[in-house]
Amino acid sequence: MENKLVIYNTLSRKKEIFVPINAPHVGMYVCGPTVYGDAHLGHARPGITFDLVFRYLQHLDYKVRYVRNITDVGHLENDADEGEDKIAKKARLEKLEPMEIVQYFTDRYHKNMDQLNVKKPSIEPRASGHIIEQMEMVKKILDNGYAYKSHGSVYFDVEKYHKKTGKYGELSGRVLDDLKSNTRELSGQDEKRNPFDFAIWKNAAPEHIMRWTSPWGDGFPGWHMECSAMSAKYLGEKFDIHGGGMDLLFPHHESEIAQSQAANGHSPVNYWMHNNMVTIDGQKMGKSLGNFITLDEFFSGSHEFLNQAYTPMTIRFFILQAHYRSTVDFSNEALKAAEKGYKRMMKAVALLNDIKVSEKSTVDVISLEEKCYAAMNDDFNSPVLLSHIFEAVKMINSINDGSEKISKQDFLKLKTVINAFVFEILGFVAEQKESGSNEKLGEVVEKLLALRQQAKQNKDYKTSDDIRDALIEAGIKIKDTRDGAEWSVE
RNA sequence: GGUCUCGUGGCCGAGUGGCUAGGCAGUGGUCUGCAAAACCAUCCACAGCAGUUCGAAUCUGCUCGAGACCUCCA
Repeated sequence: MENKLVIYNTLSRKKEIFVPINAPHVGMYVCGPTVYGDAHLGHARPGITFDLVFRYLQHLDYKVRYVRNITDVGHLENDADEGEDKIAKKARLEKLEPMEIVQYFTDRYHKNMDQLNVKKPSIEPRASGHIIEQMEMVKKILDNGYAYKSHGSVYFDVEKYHKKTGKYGELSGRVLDDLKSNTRELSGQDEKRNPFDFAIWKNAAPEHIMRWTSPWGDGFPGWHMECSAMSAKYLGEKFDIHGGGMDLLFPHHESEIAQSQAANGHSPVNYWMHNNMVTIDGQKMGKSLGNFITLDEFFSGSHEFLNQAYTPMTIRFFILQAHYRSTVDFSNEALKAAEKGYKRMMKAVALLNDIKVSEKSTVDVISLEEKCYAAMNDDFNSPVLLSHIFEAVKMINSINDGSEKISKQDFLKLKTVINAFVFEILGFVAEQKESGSNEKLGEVVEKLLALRQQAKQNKDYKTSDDIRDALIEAGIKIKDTRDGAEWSVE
C-alpha cells in the first residue's frame, strides 16, 4: 500500500505529507497528564486521539517510539498559594507524601486508559525522574546566553531569543509586542526582565516539599522544561511528531520550541498536532472550570449530569466519531446515540463470522478498503472512516439476509479490512456481556423461558406474555429469535 | 482588549465549487400471535446579507452569534 499519509501541522496551519526523519522509525511525543486528580473526559481525548495516530502509524509498518510523560513536578499554580507546586499542595493538605499522590493518580490514570483500550506508550517518563536532564538543558540555555539568573531562579530571555531567531510565536501566532501590553500582572514579575519571560528553573520557598539542589540554588525545573528535556533524551533533538491538547499550544509548546532552539540551535519538532477540546454546554470541560466529569463517573453513571452509565467503548466511539481537530460537545443524547451506533456496528462485525459465502460477489470490498485507507490518510479522519465502516455494516447485514452475495475471496478480504480498521486501528473491543454471570439465575431464566415457549406453542399467549412481563420487570431483557428466546440482564 | 477557530437537518457530526457522509431520533416496511429486538427503505440542512462564478453550503467581504488561547489546564 502506497503511503500518502497527510497530517495537519499546527506549525504551518496546513496539511502536509508525512515524511519521517528516519523511516521506518517514527518518534512521537505527547504531553501526558498532571497526576493530581482523576482523569476526566478531557483526558480521554488526547489519549484516544494519539492512540489512533500510534495505532495507524504502526499499521503502516512504521516502527514508532511513542513517549507520553507523567507530569509529577512543576506546573505552578497562580491562585492564593502562589509558587506552590500542585502536587506538593495536595500532599500537604492530605498529609501524604507527594510521591504517594503521584502513584495513586498515575495508577488510576492507567486503569482508565486500559479501560478505553488506549495502548501503552513505548516510554512513559516521569518529570521527577529527569531532573538532571532538565538541569543540563537549563545550563545549556544559560551558556548560550538565552537565559539569566535572578533571585535563585533562571528565566528564559524571550526578547533576546526573538531578536536573534525571529521565531517566538511561530507556533501559536503570538506577536511579542502584543504580549508586552497584555501579559497579566503576576507576583515575582520584578525578578524578570520582561513579564513574558518564563522560568526554566524556579527557586523553591523553604516550605516547598519537592525540591532539588542545583547550581542556582534549591528549586525545581520550570513549567516547560520536562517535555523539552525528556523528548530530547528519548527521541533526539529533532523528532517527527509532537502532540497535545490545543490548550497547551501557548505558552507550553511555544516555550518548548524556544527552549530547544536556544539549547540546541534548531527547532525540535517537524509535525505539531493538537487535539481540540471536549465541551459541555458549549463550554470547555476542565479542571479550572469545575464542570468536568471523571471517566470513572462516566463508567458508573454516578454524576448528576449523567442519565446513565456509559461503557468505555461508548466513550471511545463518541470521541472517534468527531474529528480530533473539532470540538466535541458532550450531552446525554449524543452519548446515547453513540452507544446505540456502537452496538449496531459491533453486532454486524460479530455477524461476519457466520456469514455464508457464494460463488460471486455483488459487493465491492476492494473499494471499501481503499476508502478506509483514504479516510485515515487524510489527517486521521476517523468520522469518515466510521461512515465507511457503517457501509460495511450494511454490507454484512445485506449478505446475511440474502439480498447481497459475497465470494470466498471477498469474504476473507472483508474480514481483513474489518479486523484492521475496527479492532487494530480504531481500537474497539468486544465488550463481554453481563448475562450468564450468575449460573443459578441463568438456570431459572432458562426454565421460565422454556415454560413460556411451551405456552406459546399451546397458543396460551396470556401465560407467555405474563412470563415475559415478569422477567422484564425483574430486569431481564427478552429477545425472540427464530431459534427461541435470548435474554440478557439490563 | 489582542490572537485564533467555528456556526451544517430534531440531536451529534463529516465533507466537497456542480454527483449533495455517517450515527441517533422520526416515518414507512419486513419479521412476529402481539410486543420488543433486529434488518431494509426514507423525510428533514448547510447563521444572515451582499459579491465572484454557467453554478456555492463549499471562494471573498460584511453583519450577527458561539468558543478557545492570552494564567495551571488534555
